Amino acid sequence: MDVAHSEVFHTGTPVACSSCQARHGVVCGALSDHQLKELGRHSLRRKVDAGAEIIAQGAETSFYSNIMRGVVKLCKVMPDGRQQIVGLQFAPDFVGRPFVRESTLSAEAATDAEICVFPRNLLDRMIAETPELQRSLHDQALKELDAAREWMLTLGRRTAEEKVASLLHLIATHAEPQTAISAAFDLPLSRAEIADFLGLTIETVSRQMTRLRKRGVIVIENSRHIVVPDMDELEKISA
Amino acid sequence: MDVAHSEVFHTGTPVACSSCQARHGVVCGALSDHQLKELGRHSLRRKVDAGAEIIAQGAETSFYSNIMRGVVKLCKVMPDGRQQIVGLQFAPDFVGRPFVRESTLSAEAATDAEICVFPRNLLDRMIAETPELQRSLHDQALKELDAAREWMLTLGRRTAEEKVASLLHLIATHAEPQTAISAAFDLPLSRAEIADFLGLTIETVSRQMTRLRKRGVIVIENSRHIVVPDMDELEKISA
DNA sequence: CGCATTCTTGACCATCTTCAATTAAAGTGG
DNA sequence: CCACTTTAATTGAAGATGGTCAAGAATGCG
Repeated sequence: MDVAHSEVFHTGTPVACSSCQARHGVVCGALSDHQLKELGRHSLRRKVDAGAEIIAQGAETSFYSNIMRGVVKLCKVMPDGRQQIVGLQFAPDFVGRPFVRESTLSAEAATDAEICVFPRNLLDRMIAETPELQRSLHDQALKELDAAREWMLTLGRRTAEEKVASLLHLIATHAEPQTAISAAFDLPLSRAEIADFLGLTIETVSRQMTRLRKRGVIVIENSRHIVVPDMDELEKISA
Repeated sequence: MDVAHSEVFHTGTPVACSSCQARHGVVCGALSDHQLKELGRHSLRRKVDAGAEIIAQGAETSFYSNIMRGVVKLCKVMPDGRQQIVGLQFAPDFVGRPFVRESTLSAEAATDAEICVFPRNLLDRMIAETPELQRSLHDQALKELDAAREWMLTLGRRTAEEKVASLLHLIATHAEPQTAISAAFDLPLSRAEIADFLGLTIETVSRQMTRLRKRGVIVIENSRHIVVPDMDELEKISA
């Protein structure tokens, strides 16, 4: 057991799968009762404070996790410090990159979060033994690929205003999955993180937020809590 | 057999797998002799002119293909016409989006190309029956995901000069895989396509190319043929 | 050879960034 | 609980990067 691995495992608590939110998620939903029990024996729940790193860019991946609660951001940083968030993951998503020793990005808790951590070796073995699980993870990978490409369109071709509106729309639809006319939600990201997701600066994000507020598209109850009276309007602005 | 499907199949020629470039590629490399023969019976080789669409955004996906020769670009377009290239694929890559009826992007030949086309139903069945194949496609999906996220960093956080240098570097390393000091290659993309890949305009791409030329980083033999005397220099500029 | 398309170049302009100052919010310790 | 510090967010002014518009050069094709 290597350092990063044991570090994680010593700070968690035993796992109870039966009442788990991710019981029917990407990983656990594809396992037999027997496998679930085995995975459970080697897994631990762990609380992660907002901002804490789950896996570092360039680090060896000795474990995978399921998100139980909270939001996780996937980041890439350049040697000179420029940073780009390349994905957001929500419960009960799987976090990890199978088939590769070294992580090409870092995963960080954006909000306080809870994750269920399990050793890489064990899951890799189960993937090899369980076509159902392989298929399930393949499916999540393809969905993430679709999302990444959708975001490439946002990064490359949308204006600052459209970018901010797109992000608010993305988060709103994740927070309130029911297709309501209006939405109210907490932003899981700071202005700086939003900027890193949109390829903008903090100042531009802030200015676009106040522009949307002045136009009546959003209400900023406080910097983290947003109300969208008319989701269609927001979607129209995202283009 | 639906329209798009038959359209494709009527314009191809029978397949000979034994001497095929993709014989050990993502799809065919994972098949048994028996399966390969069956897939071969239902596949056809097809020539695709540069610019021709292989699959349209929003269209029903009734077939998949392997790239035998040439470069394929994956595009997303917005209702107002803004366009973003979200991926490049080279031989012997697999083109298609398993598990989903409708394509969220279009695939277009960037250069004259040759593809090997096979019906979706058949490959879907083989995927379900062949863990090896599932694994192989899963692996390609994860590699494309890595590439997409790497490109998100380029789109979001690099300057125009760095973007152009990054693209030249990407294409150079694909054209001349041996890690040489210098490289010479044909661009598979027009200036307009480069702009759509980098989230820039044609003019900015052109200006950055001449800047790189004046600095001696590249030699533009003609607008499509580029020589890079010092790849390290180019990589340094891509940041 | 002539027309059409692609690429390059220039001048001007808009958007977004940078730098700087101010306000608001969130911790901290007495 | 409240001053005090620290951090996050907003706002303003000036500047730079990249976009737009327009003209000209190069290339390719019938």
